Amino acid sequence: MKDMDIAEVAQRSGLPASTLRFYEEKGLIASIGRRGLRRLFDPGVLERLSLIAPGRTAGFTLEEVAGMFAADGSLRLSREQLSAKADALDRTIRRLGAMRNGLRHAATCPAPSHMACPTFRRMLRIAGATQSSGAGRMASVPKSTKGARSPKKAFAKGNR
Amino acid sequence: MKDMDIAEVAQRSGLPASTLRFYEEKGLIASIGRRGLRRLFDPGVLERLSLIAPGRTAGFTLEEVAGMFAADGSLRLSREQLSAKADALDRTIRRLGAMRNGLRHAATCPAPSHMACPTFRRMLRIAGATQSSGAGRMASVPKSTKGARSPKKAFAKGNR
DNA sequence: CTACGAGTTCAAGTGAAGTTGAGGTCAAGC
DNA sequence: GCTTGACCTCAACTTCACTTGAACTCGTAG
Repeated sequence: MKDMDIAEVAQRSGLPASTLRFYEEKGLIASIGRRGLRRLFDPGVLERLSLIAPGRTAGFTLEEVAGMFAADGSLRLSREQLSAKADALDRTIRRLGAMRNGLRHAATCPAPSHMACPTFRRMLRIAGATQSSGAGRMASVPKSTKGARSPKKAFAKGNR
Repeated sequence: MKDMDIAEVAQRSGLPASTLRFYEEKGLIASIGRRGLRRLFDPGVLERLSLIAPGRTAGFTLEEVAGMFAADGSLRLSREQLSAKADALDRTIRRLGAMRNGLRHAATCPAPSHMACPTFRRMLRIAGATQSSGAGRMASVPKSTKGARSPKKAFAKGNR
């Protein structure tokens, strides 16, 4: 397989070209050269890209993910780091599991209100224990998945 | 128990006053009145606050959480909504479980590089299947307790 | 040669969830 | 009567992960 241009990488990875450029800027991927202006990517970039989403799912920022790659492109993660991440993930899983059970229960619970149900309340207690090391967002359902965007709106304020 | 001022709510809920004001602005909580300038809160606000963090953990935005409260402050969630959320949570849990296993394995795997390990690669395949309902950030290592993202997945097209 | 389309740069915008800061108000204490 | 400290408002700033837009450059087709 030979070098790919950005469109091909986009197509194979499912990521928009803008994201690929952004990732390159952030040091997450690198183009192997240029043909004219155009970036050329080694097919290996696909493997690298395949590591980024999971990294994010596991709770790393892009910057952290970038730090996991060694200069040669290999993954640079110690056993301790892997274990620590697995442990963190495990705690999250347990918490989410308790929530799922609570929700499941509430869906069939005869209590007059959810708050009147001890199971539901127990779930809240567990879910609320989001303090120590794994508070977080699980990206909500993509409801308005990029449908109509407002064309342009005057000026905006606060930003850099 | 009588009305509480913002400092007391902050203290009991563990949330900074700025967050409580922000939540009020967003319609997530309401103060029961004022004494002079100062907000007075009903103790019931604590219960309400106790629902917000779990809601976010379960993948709702603040706006969505706000929509779950009925006018009287009770929870307004249908069985279907609860079940759907439980299902979504379940999918997320499974995905995270696979990742945890992959990480756990990689931590003890004798393969020369993580990418050379089939178990690790399998984990990536699963973790990467982050499209429909639960892609997300799980707040990374507690560098500073803040920040949460909600990525908007650009739908993948010609992936293969 | 000109047009086209796909690529490029760089700056600015977006949205979520808050935080921070300046300047203002008020009740209580000295 | 003045200061203090807790609270107030409102706007601006922050972080993260991208996206969008304008203006530009190529290589290729006609």
